[in-house]
Amino acid sequence: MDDHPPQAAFDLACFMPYRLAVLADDVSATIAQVYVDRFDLSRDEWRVVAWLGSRGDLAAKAVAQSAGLDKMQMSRAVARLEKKKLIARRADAEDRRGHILTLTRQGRALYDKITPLTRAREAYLLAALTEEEAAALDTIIDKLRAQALELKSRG
Amino acid sequence: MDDHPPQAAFDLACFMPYRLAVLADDVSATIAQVYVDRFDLSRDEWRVVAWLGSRGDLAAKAVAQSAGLDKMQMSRAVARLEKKKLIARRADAEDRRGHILTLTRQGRALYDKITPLTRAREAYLLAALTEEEAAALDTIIDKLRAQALELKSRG
DNA sequence: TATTGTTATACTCTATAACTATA
DNA sequence: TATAGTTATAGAGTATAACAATA
Repeated sequence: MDDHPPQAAFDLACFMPYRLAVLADDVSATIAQVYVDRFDLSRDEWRVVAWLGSRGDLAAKAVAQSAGLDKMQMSRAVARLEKKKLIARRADAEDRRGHILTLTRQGRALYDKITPLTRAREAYLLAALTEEEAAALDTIIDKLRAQALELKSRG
Repeated sequence: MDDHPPQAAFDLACFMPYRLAVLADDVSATIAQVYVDRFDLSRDEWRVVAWLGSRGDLAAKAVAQSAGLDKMQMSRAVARLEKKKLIARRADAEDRRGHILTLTRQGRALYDKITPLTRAREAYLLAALTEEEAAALDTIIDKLRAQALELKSRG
């Protein structure tokens, strides 16, 4: 007979990494409703558009690093965005292996339509928190992320 | 000429949903290093083992709901875990459409090996925070998640 | 030799739906 | 009719590596 004792009382529902993953999924879904459902961009495509929109023309490699995309994800997002005529690329004069990416007029217009909507959603989400909690969240994210990167790199 | 003005100054690096997604990815990766790299379980498989380990024998449907898996993810995770002889299932006497899942001795042994390691990692991550911040994080997660679910359901 | 970027391939996930057996 | 679970299938995403062009 097995009476499966709850010996350690380990419970996913109270496990911070699990809670954080579930939260991030739900929060991301609210933002993805904007760029996926209304504007037909994938997450990777939206990240590329967002970085170009806020920072101006950038080398493909720089965008990939900022947006957390590997070179294949980047290559495919760029190909799709080019086909949709949302970005253009030109050779990088300083390193002819690379490309400089620019938003086209259409890409810029799309960025200008999307950002106010995502911002409004962020504001709505943050309205659930007190000012102190919102400020604490910023600090907490930075601290936890640094610790996670440190732990991850150690294996 | 385009001087791509940072008109709106929208910046992913300061966008809470993006910051949260990146954080959750990095935190999840530190936990996945344990169950994927060392014990060859997928995320879904690990969630099923974790719920059975902490709560004992459960109906497949109950596990799916708790673990946030849909019926197909659940069906596949169960099939893989059964093939690995980590869980067993028997007919549910009360509803013969369903199954009751149990950890095998091997499954229980695996659970007992994994949980202390994931707990230790969680503790290490939380050690980056003050006690107040750790407590605030719990509240913040609950509040933000409720708000996100509300927003998501409205579209 | 190393790096940027593309292509190929296989594998995994996801989403949808059809299907079964029970209820 | 509705539910638990399986199977089928197509599309998307992921990982690995081979490859071309440039450094």
